[in-house]
Amino acid sequence: EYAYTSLLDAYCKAGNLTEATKMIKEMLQAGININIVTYTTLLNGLCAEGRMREAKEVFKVMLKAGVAPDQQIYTALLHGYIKAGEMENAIEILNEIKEKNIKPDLLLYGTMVWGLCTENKLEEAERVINEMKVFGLNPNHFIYTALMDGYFKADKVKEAVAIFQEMCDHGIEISVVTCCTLIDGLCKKGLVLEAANYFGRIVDLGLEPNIAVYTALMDGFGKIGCIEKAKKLFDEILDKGISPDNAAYTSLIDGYLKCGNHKEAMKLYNRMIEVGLEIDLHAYTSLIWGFSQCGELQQAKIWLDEMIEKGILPDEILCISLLRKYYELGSEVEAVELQNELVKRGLIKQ
RNA sequence: AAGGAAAGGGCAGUA
Repeated sequence: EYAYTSLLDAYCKAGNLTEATKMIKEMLQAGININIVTYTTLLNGLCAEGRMREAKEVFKVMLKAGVAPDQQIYTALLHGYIKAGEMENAIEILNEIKEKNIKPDLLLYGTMVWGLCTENKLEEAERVINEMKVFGLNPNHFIYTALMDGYFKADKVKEAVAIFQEMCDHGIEISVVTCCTLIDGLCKKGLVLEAANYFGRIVDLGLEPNIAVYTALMDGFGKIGCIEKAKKLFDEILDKGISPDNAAYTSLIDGYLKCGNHKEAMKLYNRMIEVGLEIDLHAYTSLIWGFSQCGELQQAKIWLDEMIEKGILPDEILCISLLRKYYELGSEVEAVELQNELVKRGLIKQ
């Protein structure tokens, strides 16, 4: 029974929900008890994929089976709703928790704080943190990091940095995610040199920067036009034997395209193909947007067709940007042709 | 060792 749930969890974490649901059926047929751990595992897997209707269905089935929900399954469900942006449902879950008199634990509080931060409700987040302190629960690095991220994204740099300082002063653990949040936050506000300074101090904390940390800083340099610095970081990633992922490649590609160097961007694209990365929506969008900005309309159009063929649909913003470039630089005939095509495919409105 | 929380990549027009 433990072994079944372990395997189920492995499938869910790998995003293989098809196998996971197959397993559940097997378990039922084999007469294996489905307990709250099994339900939570499956529900969490569905939430991770954004399949909230099905997640809620699992929850209802569990209630019908007479199993009482605990903090863990509520945390998973709440997190799923917040991630999916279904705030009304998230609030409903919170009310349900209150009605049932379930005392939130550290992770449930953490999810609440994170949700409020993603909604820019920082005062409320602070209030929740105070509440948990009253109940004798001390916020951990997950919670501080979520709060710091919230302050950065709300343009409150001073407050965000103060949170980091508070973490240091209070001996709260600093994780790689914390560092990434700090570095990304500073970069996004144009404080790239400060970010680079913190980056240099990561190893002093006994941490190894991962691909996300590198990408955050690399992106920062790219955005302020220091493409050589960005490239240097990229080479450092390779030297360390870390494999750059889609985000890392896309960030550097975007950096090159923003300074008009579509040749280097193309080299990176080729490299992505070579190492077997799937060009995803973000990558296509950066490439098409950047190449059209560089006046490379033919190549942009090739990628546009390619992504549509793969079933990766460009959003309206990208289509309109490309179209405008066609009208600006290309022939009128081609532009009209593209416009008709995009309308026909339902990618832009008439 | 059966389940739950934090971080990084693209943005036209319009106001």
